[in-house]
Amino acid sequence: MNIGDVAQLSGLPAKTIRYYEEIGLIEPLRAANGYRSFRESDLHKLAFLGRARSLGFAIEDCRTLLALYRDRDRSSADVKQVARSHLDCIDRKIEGLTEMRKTLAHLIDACAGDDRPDCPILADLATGDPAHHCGRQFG
Amino acid sequence: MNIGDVAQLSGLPAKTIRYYEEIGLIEPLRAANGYRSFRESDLHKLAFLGRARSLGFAIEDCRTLLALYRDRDRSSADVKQVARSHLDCIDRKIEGLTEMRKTLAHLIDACAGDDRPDCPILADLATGDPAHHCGRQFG
DNA sequence: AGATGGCTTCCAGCAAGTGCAAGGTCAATG
DNA sequence: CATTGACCTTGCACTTGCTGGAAGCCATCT
Repeated sequence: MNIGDVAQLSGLPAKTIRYYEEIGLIEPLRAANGYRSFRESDLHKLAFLGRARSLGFAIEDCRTLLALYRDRDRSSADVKQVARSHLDCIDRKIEGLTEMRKTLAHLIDACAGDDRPDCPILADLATGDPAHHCGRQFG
Repeated sequence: MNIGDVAQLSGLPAKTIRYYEEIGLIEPLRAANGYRSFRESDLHKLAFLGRARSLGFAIEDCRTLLALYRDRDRSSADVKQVARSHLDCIDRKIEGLTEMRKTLAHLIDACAGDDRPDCPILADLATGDPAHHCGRQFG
């Protein structure tokens, strides 16, 4: 299979596949003309990578997961550890974003959004008014 | 004020402040010895930037917001627009992360995490089993 | 033979900084 | 006066995970 074929089958852009080879995640063979020649196993790895990436695993995690996958003597605890630590990472991100979202939504709510210049959003950014840190908006 | 002072006062690393100058967000004066010389207004801008960044605004949004802040003829609608579009962006991120979190949590839950090699996490990554897309885990 | 289209390589760049190294300045001390 | 140490300067490389483009080879169709 050429790169275009595996790109289509795996759903990954050809560029990404070349990049994955460059960083050693896959090692496709080469045909006489210099083209990469992908085996079923390469395609399988790429699909694995695509799914791991879509779950947000970092490339280095993907490398670890691939290694665990190929290791018949792995313990599922090792896999679970990787996944759990990634889950923690996701939770921290969600928490941070939710905090931002809350503050921002308050500010947007308080902004008239008309043609006058007065704007609580800018006022907050300028003064660091911590009003959004407590519950009451009209105290 | 030297860069160390504004770094301390604004809470931003000196490196970041230099970077902000490099990309034209601030324009501190220079002392005879070549040191950056920050005015109150520079410090104010840096604090503004720090708060905008902490709300997750992209640098280019920060530039826009600073410009709006300095423009006494702005309309708050313009500010609100920037904020709302950023809020949308945050919401999309939260949604994506929450989706990931859900799938990952299911997989982690299903994984024994012992010293045996059998692992639903790897199985899912390998086969793309869409079991986590429906509600039942044991059907 | 020429025109696509696919493949190859390498180089550059994105966001938003961070880290390091080599060197200039300043204030205080021996 | 020399030196130490803290602070400042610049520039370059590196980060993550690709993505885009240029220049050129290869394969196929007409």
